[in-house]
Amino acid sequence: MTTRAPKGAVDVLPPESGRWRRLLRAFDSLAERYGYGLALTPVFEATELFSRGVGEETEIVSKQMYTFTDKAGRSLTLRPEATASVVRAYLQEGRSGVLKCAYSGPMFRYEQPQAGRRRQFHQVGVEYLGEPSPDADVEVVEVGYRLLQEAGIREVVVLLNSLGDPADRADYRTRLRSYLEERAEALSAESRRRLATNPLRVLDSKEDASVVAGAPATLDHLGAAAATHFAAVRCGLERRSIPYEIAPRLVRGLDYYNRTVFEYQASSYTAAQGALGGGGRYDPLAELLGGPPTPGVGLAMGVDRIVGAMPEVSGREDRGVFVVVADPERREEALDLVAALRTGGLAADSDLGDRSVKAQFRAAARRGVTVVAVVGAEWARGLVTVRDMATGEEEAVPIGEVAAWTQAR
RNA sequence: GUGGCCGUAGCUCAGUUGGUUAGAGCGCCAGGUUGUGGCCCUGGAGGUCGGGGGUUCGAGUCCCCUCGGUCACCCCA
Repeated sequence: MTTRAPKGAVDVLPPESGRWRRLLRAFDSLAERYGYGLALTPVFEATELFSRGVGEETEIVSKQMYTFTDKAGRSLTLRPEATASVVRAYLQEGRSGVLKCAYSGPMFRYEQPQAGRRRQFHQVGVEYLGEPSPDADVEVVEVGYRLLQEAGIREVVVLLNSLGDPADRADYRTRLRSYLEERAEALSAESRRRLATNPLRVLDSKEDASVVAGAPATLDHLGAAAATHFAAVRCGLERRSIPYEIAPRLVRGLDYYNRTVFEYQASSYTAAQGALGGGGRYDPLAELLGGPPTPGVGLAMGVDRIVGAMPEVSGREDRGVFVVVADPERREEALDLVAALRTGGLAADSDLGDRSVKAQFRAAARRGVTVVAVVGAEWARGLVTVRDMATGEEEAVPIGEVAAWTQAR
């Protein structure tokens, strides 16, 4: 093997990719049921979009971006997340009012890979733009929660916090800074550096957990509007029976959030990088990007992590028919039969090599098909031998009845 | 960017104090059953022992460097 996939990028092939397919399909259907249309945005964007939108001082922008210069000298960056792109598109298209959309695709961050963390990773997410109501927050949280349920993940809990509005945050920031400055001696070098630039970031430092534990909480410094909003979100989650815990230290790594922030954790997923998804409200973002004030709330789910937490599914996924060519002279007819079955809406396949009947049966069994149809001598009489692979039951049926015979299994 | 552990067949791994043609299981292909799978038996294909350098009569094995994987820190999906 000479060339490998780049560090931090992985291949997913069958049969493992079956879980991906199930999850992506579940998300697609869920988004549609909740009224989210599809958003397609570029995988690369002007670097400026992220430095302005996500925040210059965030980990993502300060050291995790895949940035390159194109042939015309423009600075472009492989997207580290999708929210900024979706909001950019909304503004660029001159939209106003409500827009609900869903996305799915790869994101890129230059980091050391470990369990649950890749340089290229797949996110699905939704954005609810133009709606300030706390019920939008609730709906977005619900979408992520339902996705995890449909993935079969048990014991999911939503961690919930409110960062308040920008004015509350500024007030809180000064209090936090003075608290931390009094204890600067005990802080790590990195936290001391952040103290000056972005004190909120110190809150999610594991290293300084003991100092942080006694720090003032954002929840105690909410303005009236933010406090009312937060109460409404909690109320809404309770009505939807979505289990949540208040997490006062949850601040999340992107600067554009205000008010609601949340994360999903599951007991079945124990890697250090434990969040299966997260999101929040980002009312300031549109203006950061130079647009008119536009409220918004969204979430992003880590597909790689969710797939890793999904339980094994018993039984094979390949249903349908496998056509065995028992008489090489009938190969063309056999392929015609496969095509006809497929056109009729059935999953059908065959072995295009010239392997033995035994080998073809072996392959069919391994793939877990329900029925094998044998094309051989009986074709001359208009018949195909069909075999129920689960029961071993076998009979010769007219060629046109193979599909019906399979569907009856 | 920092640290721990690990690199032998497609996959999971053996490999004796350094010693001759480097092994097993699974997988793949074929045969046993001249048209029948999931079990069994037989055979076959498949290896720059991650790469480079060094020590030695001799290196998969010892030393150095390097690349990669993995887990953790940082931070996040």
